[in-house]
Amino acid sequence: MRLTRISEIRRRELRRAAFEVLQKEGMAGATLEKVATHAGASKGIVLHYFANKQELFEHAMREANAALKEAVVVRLNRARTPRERLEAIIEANFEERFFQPSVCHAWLSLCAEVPREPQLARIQKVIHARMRSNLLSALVDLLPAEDCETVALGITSLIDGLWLRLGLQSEGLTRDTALSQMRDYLAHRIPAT
Amino acid sequence: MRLTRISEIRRRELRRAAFEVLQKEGMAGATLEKVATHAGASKGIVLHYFANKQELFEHAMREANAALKEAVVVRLNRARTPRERLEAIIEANFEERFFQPSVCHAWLSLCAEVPREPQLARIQKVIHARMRSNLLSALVDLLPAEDCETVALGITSLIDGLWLRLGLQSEGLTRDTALSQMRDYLAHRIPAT
DNA sequence: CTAATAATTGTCCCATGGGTCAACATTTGA
DNA sequence: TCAAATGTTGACCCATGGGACAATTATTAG
Repeated sequence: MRLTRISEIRRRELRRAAFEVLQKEGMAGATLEKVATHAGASKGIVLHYFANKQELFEHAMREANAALKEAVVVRLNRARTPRERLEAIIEANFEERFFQPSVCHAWLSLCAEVPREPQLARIQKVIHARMRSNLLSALVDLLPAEDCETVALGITSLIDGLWLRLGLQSEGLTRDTALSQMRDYLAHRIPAT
Repeated sequence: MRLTRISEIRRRELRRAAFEVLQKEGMAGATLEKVATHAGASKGIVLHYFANKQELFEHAMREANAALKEAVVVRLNRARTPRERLEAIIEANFEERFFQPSVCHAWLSLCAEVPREPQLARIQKVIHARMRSNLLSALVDLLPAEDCETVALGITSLIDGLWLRLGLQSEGLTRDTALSQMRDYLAHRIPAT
């Protein structure tokens, strides 16, 4: 089954190319031709491997999400205490490779499509559910039960807000600022030790 | 100068129509024809009053922003104490007419264009600057000086994150949830009294 | 070696939508 | 009342981009 292999390689290349073009061009500007060129192929090949534009970007979103998920997993595995698990989740979301204006902009472009693209909405839903569940599993040991949901929402909203802001390329927002913002929240919202 | 008046009326109608179409269709789907139809006019008239699509949506963003600003001003005028001023700013951002999935979705669509639309970027910058300045003027009386910037960023990020989430139409996020999330933040981050 | 299968390309088609324009309608001011 | 200015329309143009497809070139398995 070499065939499967080559098609999988091609599909991955195209997914990545799609996400990279998205970073610079936004959804409207990310044409099939640009994606193809960026992947070093022809437009035809894109539609050979993906039924249509939506499907391509759906897979691009899946892949980007998978990378983030993986980063969280790696850090979670290293974490020993609930507190460390919490920090692992947060720090993964602010790794340099993710927390970049262009990357956040790509995410923004995808998010803007969510209301009209059921497939993207599904992915979004999964992302949120995983985030929530990860956070709750750490928070449950750190907070009274009735506070967990609130703080989980607080953390995700803060992360989203900081990502959004970076996506807008408002200068002056650095990774460090963002991370210390998160730490500030934790410091004040979660009882010491 | 009646003439100015009628053109102003038409321009306002078109700005509003543009924003409303944006709510349902997103940026790509918001064609000049749909905007015109929604305003009960022909496509030609849109380009008679606005040089091009970008300019139309730039003005739509300006108007939506002006409405939000106005809501903040009204509430700020009623506020007596710094704490009330802080709450005024926050509550204005969660008024029913603004904090709606469709409205947040329209904002999201505009934000996604910011990196490639310098005019939108400028507006965005103004919005952030005003928000920051409003918040700081209230926070300065409530917090040690070195904490003000941090908390101002925390509040705006939280607001943005909640708006984003509503824009994604993730069910289960209500105005009440959002507001109590904000209150929870204030309660823990700003010393009582 | 060869037939079948998959990969890849370039061309073509067509709907869409932004933008132009000339013509027509209405308002306004003198 | 009537011309000048403004409002308004619909028809037209054209670039763009998504998608279909037939033709061509590897690959692979028997």
